[in-house]
Amino acid sequence: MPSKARLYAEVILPLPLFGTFTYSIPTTLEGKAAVGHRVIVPFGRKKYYTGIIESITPVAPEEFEVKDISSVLDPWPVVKHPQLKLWEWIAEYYLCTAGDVYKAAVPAGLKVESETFIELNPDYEEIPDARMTDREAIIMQSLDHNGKMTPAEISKKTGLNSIESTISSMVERRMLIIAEKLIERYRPKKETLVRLAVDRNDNEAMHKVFDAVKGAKKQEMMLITLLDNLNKRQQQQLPPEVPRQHLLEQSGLSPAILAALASKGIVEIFTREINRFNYTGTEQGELPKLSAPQSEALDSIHRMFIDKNVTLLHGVTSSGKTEIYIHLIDYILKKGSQALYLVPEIALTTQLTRRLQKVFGKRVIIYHSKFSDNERVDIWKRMLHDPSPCVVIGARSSLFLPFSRLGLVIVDEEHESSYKQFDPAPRYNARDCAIVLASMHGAKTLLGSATPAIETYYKALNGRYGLVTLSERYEGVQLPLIEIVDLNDERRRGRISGPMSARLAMMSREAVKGGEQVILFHNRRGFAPVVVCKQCGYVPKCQNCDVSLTYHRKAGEMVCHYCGATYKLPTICPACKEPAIEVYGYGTERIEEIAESSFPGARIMRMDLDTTRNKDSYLNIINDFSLGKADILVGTQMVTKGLDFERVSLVGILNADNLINFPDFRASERAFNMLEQVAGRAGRRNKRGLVIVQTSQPAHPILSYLQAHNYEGFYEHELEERRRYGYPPFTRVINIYLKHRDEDLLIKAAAGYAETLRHLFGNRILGPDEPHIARIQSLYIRKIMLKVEIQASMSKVKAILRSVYEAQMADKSLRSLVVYYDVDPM
DNA sequence: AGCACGCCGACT
DNA sequence: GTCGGCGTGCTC
Repeated sequence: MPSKARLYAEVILPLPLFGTFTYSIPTTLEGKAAVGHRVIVPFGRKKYYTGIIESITPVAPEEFEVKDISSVLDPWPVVKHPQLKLWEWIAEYYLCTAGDVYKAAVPAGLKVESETFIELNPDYEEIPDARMTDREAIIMQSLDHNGKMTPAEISKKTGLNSIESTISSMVERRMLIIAEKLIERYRPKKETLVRLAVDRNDNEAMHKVFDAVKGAKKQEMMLITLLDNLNKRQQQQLPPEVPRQHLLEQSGLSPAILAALASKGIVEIFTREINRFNYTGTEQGELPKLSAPQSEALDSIHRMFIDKNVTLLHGVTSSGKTEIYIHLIDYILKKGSQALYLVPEIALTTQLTRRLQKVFGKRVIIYHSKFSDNERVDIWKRMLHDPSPCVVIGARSSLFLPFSRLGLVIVDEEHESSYKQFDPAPRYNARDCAIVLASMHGAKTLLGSATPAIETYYKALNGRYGLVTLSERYEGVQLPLIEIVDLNDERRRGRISGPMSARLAMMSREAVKGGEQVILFHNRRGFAPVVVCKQCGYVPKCQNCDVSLTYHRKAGEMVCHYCGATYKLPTICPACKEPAIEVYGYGTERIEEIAESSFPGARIMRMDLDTTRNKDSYLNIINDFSLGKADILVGTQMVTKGLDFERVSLVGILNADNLINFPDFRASERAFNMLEQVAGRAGRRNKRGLVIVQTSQPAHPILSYLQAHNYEGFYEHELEERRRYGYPPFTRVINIYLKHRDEDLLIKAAAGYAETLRHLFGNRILGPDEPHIARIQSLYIRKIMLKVEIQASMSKVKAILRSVYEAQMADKSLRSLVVYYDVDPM
């Protein structure tokens, strides 16, 4: 028999390294190792990682030695077609590695990794050894108390740094044992069940059983409860076993009784793995009735989908987009396909998930980052094994779930910046990836928004996307009246002393008196955003981030709103030693306090990051406020997110300047969207709402568009600005970030980098600039912006970027410079 | 990202 | 002198 040629697998590893790694497939694993499967592979001297097979090839690599795949984890692919294609697209488009995408896409519980463990060698004779150094003694001691530990744990416990070499020398001298262990993070949930150990239909056996419990009243009761349940289950054609917990609760007896039955051999107690996936018992319900404009819009969407893969549903706030989504999902499920419903922040959408569950019952799958990793693994497993129609509602990462036949993607509030991941790579926009994913499945995408992103609206008007407009508010509710209050004028006339104008204060008082509710919106949390020495002008900053600190009075400390570090408020200025530290400005904490004293008798509530730390606090505040337990809600952006409060008649925006004066090209768009959204909270069925916008730039164009609720007007205006200054949708922006812990070196490197880029791209390069947050975790940052014409070949642009990077890296003084890209920043 | 190797300053 | 700090390069 001719020997078969060896096969090799290209494996994606969860590392920020470009390309795949080639491993040989041992004959024992041939046929088991296939594309999309999880494999355990050795990497480097001792590490093991879970990789994903990207492809199989018969070509043996020549430049390096290959290692064998250690094992194949599952008999089926975990990453299915076209998921891998999507990963590749993301890595290519967002200039990151496939490993970065893999890390973000797959829950940690499915990525087994090896870890190093150190323990004392029990055979090591402890001779009082003069040659044992202090460090070694400390390590020995910490291990003595704690058993197995990782090097990192030892470091932490002992406070010693760079212990690696010490440990390896100790291992060599046989004082310690070192072992690599694969760590399985996923813990399946187990259920304990009880079944009868004898045949229930065997009368003789059953007699014996009852004899055996004679005199033991409680055991007999337990047995009867069990039999009772078994009978019921038989009628329902369920397997003859009862959850232990259920049995104990129903009988009201102790576990000892059940254990006694088990030891007599009457019952068997056993466990089984179950999926944590939440089968909310609700059955499928009725579809919501659509109003005439809604069903018209639904028809238009269906028509658009005939020849457009993407359609934008532009519907004003409260025009009832959700009902339309539900009808579309229903249509897709009936066709036997799956639907993905993306929302910007899943935690804020309990109302929505309830509505979906009422209609689609257990076909609703919820997925977001607040779930534990175990729960996420269970959802993956369920979707892998059950390709039946379902609707996934989730935040951006639900894009990566193993859909098998996706028929529809809905991206609600498509303009939201939370669809863009910024911090770790992949820096992807879930809205844009969703469109790509849908087209890979041959599915359609519906984008929904009251204030579409400029880019999206541009594509819709140009025919790239279909466009459906829903301009009527639900049940004919009027759009609120927008009133602009000029803060400069108020100050000149002495009609304002704190954060609230006389007008806003008066209208709030009136609203509360009339039994209505008020929302006061301010996008700064904490007590006072400015801490400064009155004597010398010193401003305390975060030691890690270079960000000025906000004073939080309740917590009694200064907080870095970037990294969360806290500091004591100094009593004397660290710079000039004068006791002249003062706090200025207003945050929500302070506004709440001011509201309490200005509106005596009114009940005030606050909703911001600080009051919603706990798991349920967000929901509690929403519930309490909609139940009327407070008259005034003070809050940050959180209050803008699609909340429907029946009795809010007034919304006050304390300082629109904070939104308008942002130094980037999306500032106007963001401000308009946010203002329009908060404004949408005011006014309900019976009364037209009022929105008071306080600003020191009353003539700013976006305010007049806001007043007229004129999105199209705003769009035209903004598009002109974008055209004039060469911003999206006319260009594509790529931000190039440079990081280094030596600021001087970074400034020089960034200037050089920008210079090189300018030679190639000319005036398409802006910067380098110091970004808003110029330092994170002791790394300084500079940003270079690249704007390329939308027609330009992106692969060429990216090739140039790569070559520039490589050229820079040739200079070995810049080796430790960290470079990364943010494509389509928000 | 880890992790090992290899070369310089602060203590024995 | 050695040990431990940290820059540099490699991982199939």
